[in-house]
Amino acid sequence: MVGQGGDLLLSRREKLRRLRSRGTEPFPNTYRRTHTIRDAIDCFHAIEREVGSQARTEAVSLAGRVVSIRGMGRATFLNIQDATGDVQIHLRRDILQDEYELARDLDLGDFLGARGPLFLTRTGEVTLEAAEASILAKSMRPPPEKWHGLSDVEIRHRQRYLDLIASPEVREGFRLRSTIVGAVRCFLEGRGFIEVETPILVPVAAGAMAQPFATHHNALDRDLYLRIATELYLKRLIVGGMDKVFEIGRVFRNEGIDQDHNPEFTLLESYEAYADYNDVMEMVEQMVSSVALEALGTTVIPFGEETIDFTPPWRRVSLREETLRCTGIDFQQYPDAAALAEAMSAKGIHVEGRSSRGRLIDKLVSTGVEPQLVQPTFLTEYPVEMSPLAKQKPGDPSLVERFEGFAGGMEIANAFSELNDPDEQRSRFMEQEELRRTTNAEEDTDRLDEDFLLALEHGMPPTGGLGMGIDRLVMLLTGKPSIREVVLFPQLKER
RNA sequence: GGGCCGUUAGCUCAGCCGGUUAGAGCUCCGGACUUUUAAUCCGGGAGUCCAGGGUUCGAAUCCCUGACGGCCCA
Repeated sequence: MVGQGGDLLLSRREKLRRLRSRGTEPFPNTYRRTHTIRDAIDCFHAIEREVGSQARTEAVSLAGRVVSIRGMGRATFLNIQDATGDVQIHLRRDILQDEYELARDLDLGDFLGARGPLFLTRTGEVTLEAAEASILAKSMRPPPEKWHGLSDVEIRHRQRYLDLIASPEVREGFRLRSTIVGAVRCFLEGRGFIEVETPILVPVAAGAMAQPFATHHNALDRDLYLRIATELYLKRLIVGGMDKVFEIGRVFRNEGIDQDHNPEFTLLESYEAYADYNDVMEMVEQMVSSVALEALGTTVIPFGEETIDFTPPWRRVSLREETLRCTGIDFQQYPDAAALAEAMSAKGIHVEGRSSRGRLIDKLVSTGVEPQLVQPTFLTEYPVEMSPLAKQKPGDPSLVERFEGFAGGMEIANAFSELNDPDEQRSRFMEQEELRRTTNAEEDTDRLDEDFLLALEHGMPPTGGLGMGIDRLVMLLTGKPSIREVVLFPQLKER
């Protein structure tokens, strides 16, 4: 007998068989709906405003997933859900006649199409009175529990579709992500930037300090890498005379996974000729606040226990000054790595052996400063040894014209006046290559890209460049504490 | 990399100072019911207790190892 033997799936198989035996196709090729659920309900309310609670619409055809069923014998109430909302359907044996048999073979999770007028039940719910109803697709497995929803975080991430079915908040979160990305694109296009696409498979993984994923092209018999940044290709386009370019694309970094790191993530990079890092700073605060306004209607956003105010202008402070304030260490006082490491150890900050000075400052900032930067803040004037692609400050070659933007205790933006002197760029790359040889293996360094240097030798105008983590921006704007909540399919260990 | 917590029915969970046949709600199956909506009422099913090893007369329960997940720290 169906339902016995511990197999809930069997009853669905049996219903599938019954549907077919009555000549009903459980997976028809198409169904034409006349309205989305939201549009149909809006349509009903428009009529209701004129004629009151006795309103009835013309027949509409709606389609969606069955999310609840209440069988009453010769009548059945159920709700279907589409991307715009959900609506109740009333199936009546006296109206549907033989077609009412379908009610018996419907399960939660099935897709149903129904045609009929909308009316108001005596409990005041907008309801479609079905004159026709047909199954559009059978679901062979039960959906998540209806009352508690899906709370197993692992299933939420591994089977995101179940998470989306079960949780309107999750659906709304990813809809917001799309709005945010669209608003970023719109903002940049409005400023005259054009969107481009550059290679993901690259011969040299340069443009950032990170480990790449390696792969191999068989026909060319050549090792290739997944890009870790789009920077050097976008600068080639600046050389080529495309004065304002941006790319929103996936980059790949072969490193650990945690609350705000996924091995593949979405990075915005933009480059603007005849601009410098101060212009970019102004653009970032304008962009984030206008995107927040467009997506959320406000620039003041709750994040965990805090409220973040993205209204420009954001606080600006030099990296040196803020690091001194937060950690008590003035890194300018320690021109060599060993002395800085000692000072950091004295403050209880664990340091790896043989780290470079740049790496140590990065560590000092990420552990001692970054977590404290809840309100939007630009840290400016970075040491040259941790910024191989940025232009030095006139009058102080130990610093570069660079800033990073922080909010909610996370880095969200990184920008500089781009280094465009090919000889200087070559020697900076050489320093990075040297660092890789002399420091511990965990230290990430940039890589020399000969083909990029060739481009620079052809001349690149003064340029302001920006990198911004889109996932983290979405986390901030949607109040999500983990990158896994804003990436549809986050990387997980193999089961 | 370290620490803590978790993994039991399709889902959400209880049970865990060892003890006979592992429970509840929702889901599922059968029945009643034509305005219900966590529908209701009656009846009935449903398990590799994460995996492997160990202790014991006896293990979901205690011990060890591992897998996966979560949180915290580095």
